Amino acid sequence: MLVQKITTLLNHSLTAKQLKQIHGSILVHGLNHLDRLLIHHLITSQSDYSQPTAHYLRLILHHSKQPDVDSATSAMRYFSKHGNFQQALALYSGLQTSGLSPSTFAVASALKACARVCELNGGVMIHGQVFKYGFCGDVYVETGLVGFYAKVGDMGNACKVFDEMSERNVVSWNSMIDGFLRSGDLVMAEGCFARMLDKDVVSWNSMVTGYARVGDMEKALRLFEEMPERNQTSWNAMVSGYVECEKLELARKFYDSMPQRNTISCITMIGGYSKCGDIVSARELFDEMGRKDHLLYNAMIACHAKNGRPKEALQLFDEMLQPNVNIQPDKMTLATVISACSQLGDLSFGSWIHELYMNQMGITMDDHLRTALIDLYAKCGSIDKAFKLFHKLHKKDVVAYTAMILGCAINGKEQIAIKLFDEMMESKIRPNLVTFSGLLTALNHVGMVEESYHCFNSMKRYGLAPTPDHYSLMVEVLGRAGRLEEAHNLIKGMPMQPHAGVWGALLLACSTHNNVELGEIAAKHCFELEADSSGYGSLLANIYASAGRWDDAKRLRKSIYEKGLVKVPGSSWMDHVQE
DNA sequence: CGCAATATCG
Repeated sequence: MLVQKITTLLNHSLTAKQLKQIHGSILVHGLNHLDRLLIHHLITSQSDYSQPTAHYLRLILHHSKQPDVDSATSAMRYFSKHGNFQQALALYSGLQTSGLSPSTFAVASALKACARVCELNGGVMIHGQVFKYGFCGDVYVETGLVGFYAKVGDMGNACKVFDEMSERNVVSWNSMIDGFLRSGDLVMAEGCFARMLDKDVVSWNSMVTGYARVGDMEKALRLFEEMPERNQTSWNAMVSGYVECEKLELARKFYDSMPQRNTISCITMIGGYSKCGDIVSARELFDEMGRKDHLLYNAMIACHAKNGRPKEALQLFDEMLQPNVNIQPDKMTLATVISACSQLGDLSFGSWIHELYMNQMGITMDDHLRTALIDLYAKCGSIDKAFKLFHKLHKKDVVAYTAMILGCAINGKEQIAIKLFDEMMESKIRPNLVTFSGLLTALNHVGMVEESYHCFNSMKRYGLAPTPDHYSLMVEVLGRAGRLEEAHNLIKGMPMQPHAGVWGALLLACSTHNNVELGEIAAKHCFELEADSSGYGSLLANIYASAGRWDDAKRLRKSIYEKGLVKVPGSSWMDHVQE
């Protein structure tokens, strides 16, 4: 009776609440065989992927003892389709542990998942199982293996499997081409392409992308024009290629002349505009798009966040959550939003996401999100929380270390910052420009001049050229130590145009050490570079005043007032939040 | 079922 009722219900579309009730009944009455129907319902009825669905699905799979092969396989494909490869793999190993034989479908899906999450051992293990289950002659399974080895860059094994295949199809060949292109072997890819009898769009597109990736847009274009058939991906590959080599006008030309654009085309263009700071053009394209998905929102939010517009980023996040828009955010959205919070110093919103929202949406933590949170907590002074997350990272990369180093540097834990840097070096992780900013900040705060020099000079050993920001930090530490002439000489020796911050650092140092002569020089440069800021004038006025030159000080203050520049010096980003 | 174009953290 109950079984009948549930079976009927599951044939209709149901609300989340109804599903929960049904699941409850199944649990209470021990109707485990109905889980299969429930899983099937969840996977098929919901055309759009949503975090709650995935979460719920996980829950059911967890409660049911072990789903049958078909249920597990369809759930695997569901998760895989939506990028949740870990979950798909968990299901596959679930099959293993309960002694069930996977289907060829499950194997193909698992191989894909292994490739995507770079699960090298997993793929090799599955390769072994292929023999055990006698799937050797299956084109799909074997192509899956080729695809796996190609994706993880093991072209030796990819070739081995490929050569021994009794039957090959387009996908097998395309996987090989893709693998060669990924490992940078254009010649071998060209060889495959030439030997292929029946090429399809994917083959052509792969080659176009391959040329675009190495910056050879002439060849990419030639191939693009030769193509017997083009689809959106072909056009997108061209747009992406031009964006990559920063030829935005050409990218836009292709974008505009596409017969039909999709979300990816738009995301690619937005990414291009974002990289060169053209938020306005990016936003225009975004607004033009009729139907927007979460990926498009992610791209636009990231564009704002990356270009110093965290407020707009949060506004857009808010917009996507509005009932009339109602787009589910994903991990990437949250990582970007948290970074915006961190720029704003908005600890409360950021930690709300961490402590409540993620859980509510069924979004699981990953290292990207952790790193974003580390930065947030560190920037907002909760260094202990940052450390806790830092220790939970599965893999500590440059970004994570840098966030932590910078966080310690600005929270009075300079020695720990230095220790973290050493630890990072021992782990053979290459520091980058931002890492050095963090280290220099720490050294700066404790006034370690010689160590700063050492750090600054060691940058070129990593192929890094100091940016004006690094010069600023050097000027600051020298200035603090009263070595003003030396700081001035360092600026004069800069290979690039110093920005206002560099001269500002010198000016500040002159003000603490009451050096009128250098202070005037520094202030002059600051005025030239940033005429609309009053902070510099006030600093110089202070220097005059402390040197007893009251008239000069008065004259300067008067002119600042007349220009209407009455902002208080030292006004920070917090003011921009309010505006 | 499997291959091509996009996007997250300092």
